[in-house]
Amino acid sequence: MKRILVVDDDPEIVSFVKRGLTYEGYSVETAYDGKDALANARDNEPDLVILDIMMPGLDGLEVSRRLRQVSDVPIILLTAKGTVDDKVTGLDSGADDYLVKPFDFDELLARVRALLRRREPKERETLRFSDLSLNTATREVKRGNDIIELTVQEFDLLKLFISHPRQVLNRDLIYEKVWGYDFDGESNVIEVYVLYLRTKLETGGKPRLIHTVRGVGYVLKE
Amino acid sequence: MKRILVVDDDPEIVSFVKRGLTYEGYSVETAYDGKDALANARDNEPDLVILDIMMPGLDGLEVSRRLRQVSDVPIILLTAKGTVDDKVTGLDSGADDYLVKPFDFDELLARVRALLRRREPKERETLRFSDLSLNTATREVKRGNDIIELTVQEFDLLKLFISHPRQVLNRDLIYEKVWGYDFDGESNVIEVYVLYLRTKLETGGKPRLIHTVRGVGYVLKE
DNA sequence: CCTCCTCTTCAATGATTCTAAAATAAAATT
DNA sequence: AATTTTATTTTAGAATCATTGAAGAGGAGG
Repeated sequence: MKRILVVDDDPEIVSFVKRGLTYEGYSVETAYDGKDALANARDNEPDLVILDIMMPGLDGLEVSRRLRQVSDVPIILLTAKGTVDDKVTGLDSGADDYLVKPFDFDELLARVRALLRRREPKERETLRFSDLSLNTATREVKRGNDIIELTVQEFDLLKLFISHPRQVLNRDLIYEKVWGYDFDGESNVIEVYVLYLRTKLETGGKPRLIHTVRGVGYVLKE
Repeated sequence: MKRILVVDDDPEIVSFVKRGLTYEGYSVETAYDGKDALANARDNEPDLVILDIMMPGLDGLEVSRRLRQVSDVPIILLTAKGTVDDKVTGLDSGADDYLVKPFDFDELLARVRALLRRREPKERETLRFSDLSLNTATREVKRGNDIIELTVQEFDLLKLFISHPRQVLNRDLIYEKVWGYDFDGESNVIEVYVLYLRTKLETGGKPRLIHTVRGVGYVLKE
């Protein structure tokens, strides 16, 4: 889970941004002035920093500059002003991006994602298990030589299995990873999608790969 | 980190080369026959391929030729024979360099570095995929022999696709790369421009190259 | 003023996702 | 061993959502 440090002297903004990012699945730390921000960044090594320019004491530009001396964590600056000058100063200070208040949360989110993606070391693209392969970039799934077309949910579910071969995955975990939330209690989506996967993966009498573990969940194994 | 694909039917050579290159900081994938090599190259898009000529099944020359059809990844051929004839055939097949076994590892390393360096700074001007070509300098786009006129947006979009062949590109990424991420909320520009591209690229009943991946985005593939 | 380009809107189509309920299988209890 | 309970599989269809394609408004630039 990616960690993001949000720094602003206005608690409302911090709270607003924190809520939104947390909801999106990021782990959010907060700080309310420059000194705190630097201390927190040193302790927690966040993956990204969102920084207000105008703060009492150390301002955002100064914090940005000092952060840059010790790490190359991506930095997004926030400011109420929006002149070109500010933008230049901001990016000169070592920041990677720049957003003018009031901003649209979705736009912030898009920039966060873009910066995190840029940093991301290219993760392994082709996952394999037995005669199954799943390429996360091309989304191509093959069993042996047969290409298998999967819908989004089916793909995500199979990716979860193939990322944890031979591990028994319980329903709560599958819900959380594939559907992103608890279907608190009653639904049989998982069962239905396991069935969909099984039918697609077992065409031509190929042996079963997704096995039921009664009372617990499912496993991918030979 | 640069990725190198090493292909030889002799596991000892593969292991020897892999160890050396890994030690030098490259990420090394391996394959033991031509079919594997092509599959792996497709999945992992290596930055360079080292290829033995003599292999059972698809030989190195054939692999080299086929690789050339879909990418211009640098290729170094290895062979036990050292006649001039072989050399010509090898380079004719589209390979970039040629090394006679038994070779000195340092020499291999030098050529690897040279080829990777050569690619490095100059961005390729003509991007190709299947019977499509796109020249970033002249902005000329062709399908087969037909010249296709594209508007700015269409061109940028196609360039994005052809720079990532066979990779499924999602909407966020396309927005970010082609339109810039400060795009307000809901829009179907992408769909519309994909449609424009499709109509222009598919005149005369040519097969579709930009495919929909429902729930995700679009891919350029055969 | 006209043309070309870009983007929006909207209806039609078609695929996917999920629910609900019946059928089956396995385990627990008698 | 028979019965009951519980868990899983399967089917079918309704609701939802994504994509296509058409048409057109607004703007930039000749």
